[in-house]
Amino acid sequence: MNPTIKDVAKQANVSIATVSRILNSTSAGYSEKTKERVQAAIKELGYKPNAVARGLINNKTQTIGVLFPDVSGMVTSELLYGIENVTHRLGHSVIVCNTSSQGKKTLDYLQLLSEKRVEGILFASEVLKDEYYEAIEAMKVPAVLVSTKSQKHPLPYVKVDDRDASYAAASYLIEKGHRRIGMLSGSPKDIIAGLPRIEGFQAALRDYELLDQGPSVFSAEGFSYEDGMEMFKKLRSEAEDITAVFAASDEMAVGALASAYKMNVKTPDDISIIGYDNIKISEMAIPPLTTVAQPLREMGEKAAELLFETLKTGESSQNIIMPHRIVERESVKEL
Amino acid sequence: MNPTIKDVAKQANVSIATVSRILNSTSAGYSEKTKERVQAAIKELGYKPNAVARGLINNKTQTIGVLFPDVSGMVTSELLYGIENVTHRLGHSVIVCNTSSQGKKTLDYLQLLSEKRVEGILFASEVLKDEYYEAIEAMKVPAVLVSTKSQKHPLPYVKVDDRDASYAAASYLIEKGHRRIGMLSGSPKDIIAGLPRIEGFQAALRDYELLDQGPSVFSAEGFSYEDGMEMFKKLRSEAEDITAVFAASDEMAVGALASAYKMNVKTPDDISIIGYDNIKISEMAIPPLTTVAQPLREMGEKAAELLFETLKTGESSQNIIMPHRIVERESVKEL
DNA sequence: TTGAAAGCGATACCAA
DNA sequence: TTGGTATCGCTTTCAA
Repeated sequence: MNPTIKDVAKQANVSIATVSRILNSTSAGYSEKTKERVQAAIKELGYKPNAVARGLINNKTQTIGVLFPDVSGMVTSELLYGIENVTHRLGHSVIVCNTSSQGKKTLDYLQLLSEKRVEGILFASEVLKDEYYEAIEAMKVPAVLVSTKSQKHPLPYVKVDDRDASYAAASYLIEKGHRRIGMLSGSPKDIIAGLPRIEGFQAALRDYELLDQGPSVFSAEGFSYEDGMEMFKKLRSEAEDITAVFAASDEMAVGALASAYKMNVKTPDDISIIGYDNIKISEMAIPPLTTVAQPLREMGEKAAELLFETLKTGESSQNIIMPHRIVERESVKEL
Repeated sequence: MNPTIKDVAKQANVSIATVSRILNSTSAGYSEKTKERVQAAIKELGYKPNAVARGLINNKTQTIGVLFPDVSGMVTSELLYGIENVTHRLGHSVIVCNTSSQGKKTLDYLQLLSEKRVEGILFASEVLKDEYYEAIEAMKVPAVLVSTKSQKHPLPYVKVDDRDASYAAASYLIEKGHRRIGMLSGSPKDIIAGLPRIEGFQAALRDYELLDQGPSVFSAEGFSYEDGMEMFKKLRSEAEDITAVFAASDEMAVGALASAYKMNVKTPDDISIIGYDNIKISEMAIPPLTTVAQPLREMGEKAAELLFETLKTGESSQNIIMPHRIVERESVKEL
């Protein structure tokens, strides 16, 4: 068994109360001499305070729970990096949960986290269903959304403005001289990352009076590489005159790149492509991908900071719109 | 405050002992009738058992700690996926730690995990220094290494045989008719992923009597995309007659691909490239990358299973060498 | 400056 | 089938 505070007390010939005071450097309450004696005992026994017991009495576990739809995703990893970073800096730990976008699993996790008495919840990259919100509410701990938001439920969120970012992507293409522009999008039924990006894209076309030149939005189910390949093929067969493409994720963009390569259409000479996210693969693509960057790590950090602030002050925080920016690489050509 | 077992007991007009029995479905000890009454009370109050209190008395926290050098790495994410998967299936949680390969941070984390009384440790993708081992030993919980190993310390590990896998990569190239083969490696000082891969590569060349045809191993500090680009350039300038390259990681291989593209040398027509890992980018590369696959998710799963087995049986487990296999895509040409 | 003791929310033993 | 109670390892009054 691990030594307990009792063992330390015995070893140092003091009461456990005194040991506790020294452990927590409670303002005074002991002499320098006993402090040294106790510390010697601690070292000698290799004593480590039991955080579980502390948690029970303080009602503080110093840990938060984070829910992701896919922990192996490239966007996820970057968010997690940022989250873990500030969480650790603030002396807390993070429990990761992989929901696989399944309602049951998500609810299970929430129940688990609740029993484990985590002090807060970070919910990432997915639609917040009513049941999730209710479960979180029932936990009576603060929660913040990352890379997602909820119209209906008043949880603070940290994200980029998808509509604005997409508008920027389309505008960028237009300003580079492109007039016939297509989009590879996620599902318009996806209210978080699907529809808003489509709307932003179309708003730009409208503002530049470039709508009505034929079909321009090609929607897949998701945002994967395969989705990108497939939709790009479709785009080429249904609207061959398109000179520039906005893909709603970098993975899709890379899929489009591959698809183009196979069809022997050159990027960016025959077709320009701009992505969305700025994950690692975008620099590694051939050619390196111009993309709308989300500051993913910072988003993770900010979300964690927000959560801890709420934890500390008790007052719930505001939403944060993080800045997007266009990272110019080599996949878009000026016309 | 959350309702406690006391509240439930009061509400159902029974003792807390009875509530506890029902919660844990302890064999009998209560009638069907009281059971229903208690469950009704639980539902009504929205009672959730406090895992912290349980942990204190059982000395079981149902959580493990996992240490990674970089949680945002692509290999890491896959390992984590596997780990999280079985950990959750077995009713436990995982606390992720990002050590940044720093000794101090690692030791800090170990101390933290120890105080939190995690039931086990998974240590991934990095050299196990003596101090780490000692800290883990002091925790008196089982630990297993993933994608790394230790000669010196008797911790079970789960990994691919790097030497064999590299031997296979080189052999594959040779059997495709290549005679002048180069390698882009990590540091030979890296005893885990550096040297063994170099040795496996050279062993294959030796067995096929292909050594002594000039310089063939180009070692970088790490395994990154940039390392791959740089070393490939060096390789081309110092050994232009090389027709096939083995890169010690997929990221390096993709860097080589990019570098080749820039130099206008075609893959696989002018030069063949084989990678190592089989992470997602290898399918997305242009051309899709032939590579030596490590079963990363399975490795994570296996490591977690091993850990929990040790936890259950108490007897420490054996090492597991996971099978590597060559995934043929389009970056290697038969000569 | 120090110690005794109550209590955090459960589990499990011993009686009834 | 039930309930009372000691206990897990710690923090925190309250007295001394």
